[in-house]
Amino acid sequence: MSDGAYRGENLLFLTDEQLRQGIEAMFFAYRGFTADPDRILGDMAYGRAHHRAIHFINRAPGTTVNNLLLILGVTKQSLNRVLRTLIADGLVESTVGKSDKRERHLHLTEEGKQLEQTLSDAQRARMRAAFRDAGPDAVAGFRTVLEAMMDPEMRRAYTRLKESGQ
Amino acid sequence: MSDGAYRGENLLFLTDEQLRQGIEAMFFAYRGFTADPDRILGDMAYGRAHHRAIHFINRAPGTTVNNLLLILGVTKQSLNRVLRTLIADGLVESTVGKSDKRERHLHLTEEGKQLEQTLSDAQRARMRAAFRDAGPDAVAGFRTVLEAMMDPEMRRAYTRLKESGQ
DNA sequence: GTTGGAATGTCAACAACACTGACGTATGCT
DNA sequence: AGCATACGTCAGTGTTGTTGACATTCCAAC
Repeated sequence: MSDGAYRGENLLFLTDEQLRQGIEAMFFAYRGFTADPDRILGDMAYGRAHHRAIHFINRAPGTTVNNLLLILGVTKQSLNRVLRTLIADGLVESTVGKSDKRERHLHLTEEGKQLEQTLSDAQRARMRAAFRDAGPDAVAGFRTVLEAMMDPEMRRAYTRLKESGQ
Repeated sequence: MSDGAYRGENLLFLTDEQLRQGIEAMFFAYRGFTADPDRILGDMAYGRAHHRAIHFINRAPGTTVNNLLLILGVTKQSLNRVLRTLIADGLVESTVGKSDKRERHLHLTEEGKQLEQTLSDAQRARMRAAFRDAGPDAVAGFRTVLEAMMDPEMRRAYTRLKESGQ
């Protein structure tokens, strides 16, 4: 068997058409992915940025602003605006660092945890339905591809979070 | 075997922790997904919204404004702002409908096609690398899960596009 | 110990892009 | 003629990103 034939036989999933379908699948799926939390947040004065902050503070309680910055990939000024409202509204607590007083450690208050739950539940419900419909093998492939698509730095952040969870 | 044990054995991929990892994977991967085109667009006066419009006009040449609206899921005012600049800059052509003169049919000009290629190439390169690293089975799973995650209406739009391509 | 640079976080102003609401025009359909 | 559809536009608002300027704190060199 020639190399050309071999590759033709096995790399059909790398054609431009297949890649384009992957791109469009990402686009449409991400819309679904954010739709449910967005609906809930729309009723309040919050947006997607607040959701992200709440999610990762919940995931890593006591994290510093700088740490959160690296994970979210936005400027500190942008994050600060979001944090300011969350703190003012009593959803997030910011405490001065013990060893390094420049740092602020972030925690969710009870009210913050409640909102996190509400948002998480909505988002997880869709993810759960999709996972169940697709089955465990598809889910494994899903995560493999997503991981391969991340920037190396983000992949490291993702892996760190994953391992800290379990 | 009890029902509880059965489910415990087989549905471990549906635990909250697994779902949360899926959610975070989606978040980090989407950042990578848009990173390369965003970099290119940042150098011009365009943004992600222009990219999306160009992508789908290229995908379905002659599509109407209304059609594009449904696919992109934004308001006409929002789309119009983007289209106006693209038409003014000579990347998109808008022609009055033949059978229904109320409609506007959208096409990319040569210059528009060129930008589309540049953006597509960047985004496809990352997708191709991810697909190759993950392998065909993982890619199949990836697409199955994404499809299951879409809103039904978007799934229909996605399927229509997919079938029109091949 | 003082000083100067680096790190951390805050405030202010601006741009991109989404939204709602209201209105105008041309066209199609009954 | 009357109503609905397709498209464009003006005005106003909100979220979220950006850059620039600045205060505080830490640390290390002097």
